[in-house]
Amino acid sequence: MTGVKPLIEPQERDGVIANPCAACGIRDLVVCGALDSHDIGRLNAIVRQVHVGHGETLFFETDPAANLYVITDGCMKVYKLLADGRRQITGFLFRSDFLGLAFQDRYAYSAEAVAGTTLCRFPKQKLEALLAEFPAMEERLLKLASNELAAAQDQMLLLGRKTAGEKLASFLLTLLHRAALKGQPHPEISVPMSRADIADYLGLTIETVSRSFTKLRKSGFISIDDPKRVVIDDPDALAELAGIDEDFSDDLPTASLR
Amino acid sequence: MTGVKPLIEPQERDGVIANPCAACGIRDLVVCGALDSHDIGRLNAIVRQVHVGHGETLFFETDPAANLYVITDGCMKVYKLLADGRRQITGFLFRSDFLGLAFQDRYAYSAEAVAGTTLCRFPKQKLEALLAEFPAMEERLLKLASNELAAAQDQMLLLGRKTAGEKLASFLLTLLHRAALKGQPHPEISVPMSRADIADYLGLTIETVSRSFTKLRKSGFISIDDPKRVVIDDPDALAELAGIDEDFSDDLPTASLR
DNA sequence: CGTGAAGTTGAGTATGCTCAACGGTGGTGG
DNA sequence: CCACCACCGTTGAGCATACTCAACTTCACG
Repeated sequence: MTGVKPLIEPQERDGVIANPCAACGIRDLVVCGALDSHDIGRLNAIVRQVHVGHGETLFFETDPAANLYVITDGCMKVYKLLADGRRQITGFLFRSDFLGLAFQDRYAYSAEAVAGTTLCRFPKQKLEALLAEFPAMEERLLKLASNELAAAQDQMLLLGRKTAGEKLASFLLTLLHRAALKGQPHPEISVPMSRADIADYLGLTIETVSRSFTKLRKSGFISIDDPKRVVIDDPDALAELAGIDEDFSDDLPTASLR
Repeated sequence: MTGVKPLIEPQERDGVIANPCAACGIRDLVVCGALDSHDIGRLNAIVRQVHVGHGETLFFETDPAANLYVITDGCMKVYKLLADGRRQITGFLFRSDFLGLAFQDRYAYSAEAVAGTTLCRFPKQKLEALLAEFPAMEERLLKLASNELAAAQDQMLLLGRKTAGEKLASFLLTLLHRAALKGQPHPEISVPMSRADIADYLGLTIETVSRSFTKLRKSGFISIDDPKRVVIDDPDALAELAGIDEDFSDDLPTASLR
């Protein structure tokens, strides 16, 4: 549906930076944090910064898995398709999330930008060489992957066993949780994805998502002016509805939204 | 629902073996394969073999994640529960599968034996020390985890977007695929889990699973005498129904059933 | 100011769920 | 040895949740 993407090249954006990785604001959050200030240059040598515009595709499910990415800003969705076009979004990814992990030779899913997104691109082969050299990075990656796995299991519980209302409540709480982790002001959350995307993420139709939003609103749990901004008025009621499975208490490095 | 399990101790079962890991038949398939015959003794020093009987629980979702397990024989199910008892089985695990990967301090799911199951138990702390010492093991684990992740995404597609018939067809094909990988005679597959387990795995009710079996049978795709043994008469038709998403062509080290 | 995309709402429908009954099988105990 | 019972799986009838189809509003963008 969406075409090829323009790749904006690395340093050229805001002038040449000597060692961008060293200055990276999210470095502690991801694989990069496993390297100290001395070794970080090695990573720096293989990264390129890329940009995908709203609605553009970073890679398709069938593409050779040539790169691993870390999001520095924006929002991506990853999804799988059935032959007749039915779509399941398996995750929304934000700043500091990684994507493209595939130790098969092809990606297991397609990746498309929900909003303009900037990513660090690591060539798979070169990164694997670095992983072999710096086991601390590999360990970090394993932990991240294991968090992803836990999040995937939460999502299976949601898809297989929750009602429409419970699904939407869980989704909003996860968004709230993630926003909180990143230090955003509480009550209002940004919902950058369309109702269609939410539907394909929750295993529902657009209409059911819309109706569920309305129901939550009429129950006084949330308020909506702009569909892309939702105010969480009653997080406790929402948690009750969601089934309280959202690990809403502890401050894990949740790989939540996938 | 199920109580505590009896742990049958290691070598005592068939006499003392000097170095069981070295002689292990599935060693190549799992993390253990990353160590050569010299280093395998290190693993051997921390393993214990445990056994869980049919219907017994190995660990619960809330337990501290003290161990990682590899199945040497049998079948386990792992599941998550909602407060009101609704259950989602997130995977069935067989010989050579691992479970208990959780780099949080608690398991993300409960694990119960579908049939009598024997496992190798690795204490998490000791294993992590070994992982640090032998990066090849960590690499192996990362690849396995990344395969799990791909399988989890397949399952999300199934749960969110497939119909009852498609779900069951996909499930049977995955069982067939796994049996084929382990060199079992083709047409008839073993289905050790109950209809209730299948329902909780596919996000359906028992009745719908049963009706879907009947429909597949009446369509001539499968034959059933014993509910625990299913003959796949028309794998192609089944694949067509399933959506042909099952990576049924290539011989990946599929971490399929979860 | 026209057009199209996105979201909401309504009416009717269908897929899968609930409730219920029944048959087969395996384990237990009289 | 066989009667009994519990469990599992199957089938039927009715129902509800979420889907389909459709109309309408709003808003962004020419």
